[in-house]
Amino acid sequence: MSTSAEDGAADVADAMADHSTPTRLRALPSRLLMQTATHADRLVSEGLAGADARKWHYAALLALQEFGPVSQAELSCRTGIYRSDLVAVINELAEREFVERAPDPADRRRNVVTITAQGRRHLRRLDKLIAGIQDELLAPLTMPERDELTRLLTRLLEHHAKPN
Amino acid sequence: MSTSAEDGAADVADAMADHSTPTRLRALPSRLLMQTATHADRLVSEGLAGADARKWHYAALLALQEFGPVSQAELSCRTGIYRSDLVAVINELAEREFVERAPDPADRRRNVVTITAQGRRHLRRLDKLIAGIQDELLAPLTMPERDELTRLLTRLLEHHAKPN
DNA sequence: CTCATCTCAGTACGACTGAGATGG
DNA sequence: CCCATCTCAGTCTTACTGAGATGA
Repeated sequence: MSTSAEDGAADVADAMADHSTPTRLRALPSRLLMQTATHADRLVSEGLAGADARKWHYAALLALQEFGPVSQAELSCRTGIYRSDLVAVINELAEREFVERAPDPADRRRNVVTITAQGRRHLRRLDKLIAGIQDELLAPLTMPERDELTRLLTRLLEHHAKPN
Repeated sequence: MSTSAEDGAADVADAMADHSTPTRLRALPSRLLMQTATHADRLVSEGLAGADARKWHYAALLALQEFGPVSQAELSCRTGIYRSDLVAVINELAEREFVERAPDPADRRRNVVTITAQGRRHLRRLDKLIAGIQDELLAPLTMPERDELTRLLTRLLEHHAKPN
């Protein structure tokens, strides 16, 4: 609002051809989070699209690899993929033979989903891809800064996950 | 994956009855970003809903206050509200008499949008509300940590905004 | 060129169905 | 054996979002 403050702002504007978003808006943590998250998500989606995959594929395969065969309901819990949407994800993965879906003999309501050898190979590809994307995303940060960011975000998440 | 690191992880898992999301998934920056952002956005939306407002209202009013009367196209740039959506936002704000929309006498294709005195009052209310919400969002972080988070996110954003 | 509307794809989420399980 | 109730997988619907196409 005041004169000398605006001189500084003008320098910045000149320097980076700033499209002059209101200052208070730009510094708003919730907005910063949403914008960077949107960007990150785009990077991930586009990167995975190149490998004919989607981020849910990665999440599901990772969970299957880590926990072994599980029912769809459990997969849903572990990955955070909504129950309804998980169906399509498993379909897509099964189509490509990255997982197998078989009725559980012990409880015939259940489908047991198992990762295949091909699925493991695919997961390894995706792992590398994802790592590269994270690296691109975090490019402007030093390693300790990346860790710090991860730590802070984790803290936020844990804080807001519990009170439910 | 190594032993001593997992001891720490197990403590956490015990402590919070963790629903065991795959480790690699949970530590993924892009995922952390998306999850915290989603949460933050929910907090903001719900908070503003209580004041019969939406986040775009806040962004628009803030920009109008900071830059004075502007055309809708310019507002769209400054706030990041998509052109198509801005129409509805201005409608809603005009309805409540927080802004006025008048044809620009100098260029009659243009609408000049101006914030009203009521709009300014409303903005002050929203400012307080938003500040409270940011505080709730960042509750688990100390002040320096909040600044650090803001700084890191801003760096990420600036890095990815320019190369386009 | 600006504003406004319509449309469309993608996502998240909830409601509901039908098969199967479980316990009295 | 019957019945009420629960769970699981799957389909479909609704709401919201970001974005393009088009019209005034």
